[in-house]
Amino acid sequence: MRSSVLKRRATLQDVAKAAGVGPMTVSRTINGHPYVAEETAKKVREAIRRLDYRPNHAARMLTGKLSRSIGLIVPDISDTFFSVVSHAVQDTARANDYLVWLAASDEDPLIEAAQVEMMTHHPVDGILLVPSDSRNAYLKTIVTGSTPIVTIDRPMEVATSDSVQVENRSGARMAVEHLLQHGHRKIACVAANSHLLTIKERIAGYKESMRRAKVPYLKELNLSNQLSAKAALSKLFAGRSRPDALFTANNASTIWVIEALRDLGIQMGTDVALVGFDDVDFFTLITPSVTAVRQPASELGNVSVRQLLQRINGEFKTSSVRTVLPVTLTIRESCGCKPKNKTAE
Amino acid sequence: MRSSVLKRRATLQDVAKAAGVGPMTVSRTINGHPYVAEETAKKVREAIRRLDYRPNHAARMLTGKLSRSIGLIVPDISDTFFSVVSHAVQDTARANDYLVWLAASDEDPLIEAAQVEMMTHHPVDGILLVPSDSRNAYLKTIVTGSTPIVTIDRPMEVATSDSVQVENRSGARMAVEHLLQHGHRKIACVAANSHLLTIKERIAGYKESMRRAKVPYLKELNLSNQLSAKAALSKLFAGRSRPDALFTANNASTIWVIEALRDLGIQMGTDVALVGFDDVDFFTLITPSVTAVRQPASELGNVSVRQLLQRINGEFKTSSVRTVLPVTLTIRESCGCKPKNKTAE
DNA sequence: CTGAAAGCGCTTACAG
DNA sequence: CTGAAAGCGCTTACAG
Repeated sequence: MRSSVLKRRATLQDVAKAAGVGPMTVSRTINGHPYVAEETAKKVREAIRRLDYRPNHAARMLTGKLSRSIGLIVPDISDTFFSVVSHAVQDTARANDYLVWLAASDEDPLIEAAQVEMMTHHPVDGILLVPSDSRNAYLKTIVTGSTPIVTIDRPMEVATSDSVQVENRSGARMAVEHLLQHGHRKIACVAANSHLLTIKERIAGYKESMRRAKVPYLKELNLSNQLSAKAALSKLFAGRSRPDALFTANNASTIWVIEALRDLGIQMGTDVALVGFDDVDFFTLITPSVTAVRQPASELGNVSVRQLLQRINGEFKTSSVRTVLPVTLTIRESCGCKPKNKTAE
Repeated sequence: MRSSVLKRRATLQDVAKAAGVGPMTVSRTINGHPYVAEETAKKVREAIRRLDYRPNHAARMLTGKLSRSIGLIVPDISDTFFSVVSHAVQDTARANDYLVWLAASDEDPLIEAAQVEMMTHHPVDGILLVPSDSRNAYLKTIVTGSTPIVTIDRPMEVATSDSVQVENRSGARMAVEHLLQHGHRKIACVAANSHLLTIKERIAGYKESMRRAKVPYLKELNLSNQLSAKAALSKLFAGRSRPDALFTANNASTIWVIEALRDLGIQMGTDVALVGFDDVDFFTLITPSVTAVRQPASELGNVSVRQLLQRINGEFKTSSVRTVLPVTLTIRESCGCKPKNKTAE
């Protein structure tokens, strides 16, 4: 049994003794304070190296220091969109020497509130949140707390807080207008989770475009799962107002619709055009490849971290800052456009 | 300016004073110690509620308590496979009242080592790690440290530690044998990241199956990106040993191969059969749908957390426990099997 | 430029 | 069953 394994970790006191100085000198050296004689600092650094000393984070925090950690709460880490956001968050947090606590709410406000609670009291310096229900009352209490919060993707409806989101409405309009340009007039809107403000905005964008084009819009379809998607589409296409194009308002609905169309034997791109909101990498692998509104998922993550850190460091004078990021339309084939030239060999 | 915002958080002392008892009694009540008169406990709980008291985590840890947090380090959070693992880890950690630090190494051992360092000294009670390089020397030092570590997916090669992984070799054999049963003999193996032990095992499984079937195996292809994939495949299919089937050893190679085949005008499923290792949800959306070896990604996450917590709680007497999870073959169309019946309406 | 004192909020022995 | 003392490892004033 190696005794070294059981050896107690060196403390700041140990370093002070080893270097023959007072504890404060060690503390100052570590924290890069001015007023430490270079010669003394050298001795201290040498002792730190020799003892393999690392500051105890818990002790530091007890004396009121920042934890240099932030919390991130998303509905589902394995979701394509949120996993990209999470990766970006972690990435720019690391660039700022911040660690991130990751939690999933499973779209359950109770779990979410509990996670916020755990994080708040851990404590973290700030929280990045994708609210599962932006109208839940508990949000009101957390924004008045002492932990800064910035929402990602879904701004709160019951309170005002820092937020970073995407141009949902104009993104939807880009999609619908592209379909209109193709000459389509019977454009149906299909969504999932249409209770979310984000999705409502996209639906509003759809209606806005239709209205401007002086085309009557169809009642939008809200899908709750893959099975219901098939039934709903089957009914929609059998009815008298059979659409010639579809705007799917989020990636879940896009995927469900693609599967349903395939099962129903309706050819996407020829029988019916389709443009989705939220682009996913594998859309290029589907035949025909899927045209979609691309959200800057990584940027959403990066920007929100920066905004939170600025808030933590008190760099804002304003009560709340809202950032809205632009989206772009990635044109592929499902809208009816010609396939791109394959790169020649 | 609301004064309540600035109000100092209640401490254990405040609660003691408010309840008219000593601090120890409050501490005991919180921690559920026996020997606290029910009447006293009631007073304490009431004071806690009234003052909205929450124990200070930092102070607790300073006195040697567990942090009730674990670290998770994966190469890439946005990767389909790792995002599912991460979600599962977070899920079962929460079920045990544990918080998880999430970090991405970007397959860089330097970043990874730095993250381990940060986590170790934060501290966390244990670390879940997907090593970017299972032979890196730094791994030796961390296994002898005081923080328990269990590897996920990729066991260490330079040291012995707890690990949770998947049956790579036999999984590859299932895939290749399925192809052999289809009558294919010229089966090529295509991989990415073939320096990883995990991938080597899959390649070994491929060779093993070929050897047993007394069929010569082709030299395996190692792809490093999408572009090289197309060039390599083009060459492979132009050569005299043009394969009639492909075994792709991980999801990156599967996707690159599918794109390359499409660009080269080679029909998957008819011109060449394909079975991949690592199943991804959207494989059902590709035409033809992709047959693949499915890894129990969620279970990998769940099991590894449980194993780590057991290690943290000292429930193991053994020096290291290795868990190997089985995989299954999900048969779809790219292998040459008939499409499943669409579910009738 | 440097150090001794006091305290952050809790818990572990030790006494009642 | 309950409490006063001491200490966990740091840092913030306060003195030199």
